[in-house]
Amino acid sequence: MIIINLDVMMAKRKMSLNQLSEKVGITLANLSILKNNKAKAIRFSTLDAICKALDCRVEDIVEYVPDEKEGI
Amino acid sequence: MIIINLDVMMAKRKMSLNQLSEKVGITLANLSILKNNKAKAIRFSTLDAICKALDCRVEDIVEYVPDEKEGI
DNA sequence: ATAAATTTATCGAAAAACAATAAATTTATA
DNA sequence: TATAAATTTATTGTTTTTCGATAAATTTAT
Repeated sequence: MIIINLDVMMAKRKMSLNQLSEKVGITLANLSILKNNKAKAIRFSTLDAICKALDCRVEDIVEYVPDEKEGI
Repeated sequence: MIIINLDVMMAKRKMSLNQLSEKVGITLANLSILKNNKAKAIRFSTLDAICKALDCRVEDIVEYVPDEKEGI
């Protein structure tokens, strides 16, 4: 499972969703969807813009969480 | 700029593109496009499958490279 | 040279981003 | 607690892009 977590970096940068959406260049509504893990894909241009806006690495905001099961 | 790099992990797992495409469940052609940074977006389901197939983290295969310029 | 692996190219279909907008909900604050 | 601000959710339409299927071209290995 892929998890998006913008909260930590947003807090660190003291940035609101509104501010972030402006910096990133996508609408508040769509950024909210992304933030709440309702999106099913992402354009690299968007991911790039987010990393840039939050001045962070990819791993600061997107994580792969293996589903527990076989081979723990 | 967002960079996809599958080579390192593929080497580590001694896995060919062909094998990976089968494990991931997308065609060889499309995986090649992704591997060579020709894709403009990615579905989380695909990213998830790749991390699973290569047993690695997101940051092992996708990286944000800030463009040098202002504020170095 | 031959085979295997990978890349590139088409085409079409399905999926999904994203904009624009508005309403609902949650959270903060005076 | 009333009000405002921030965030989430919903809807509709457009556009973009994935991805499958397939084949050809190219590169790499044997």
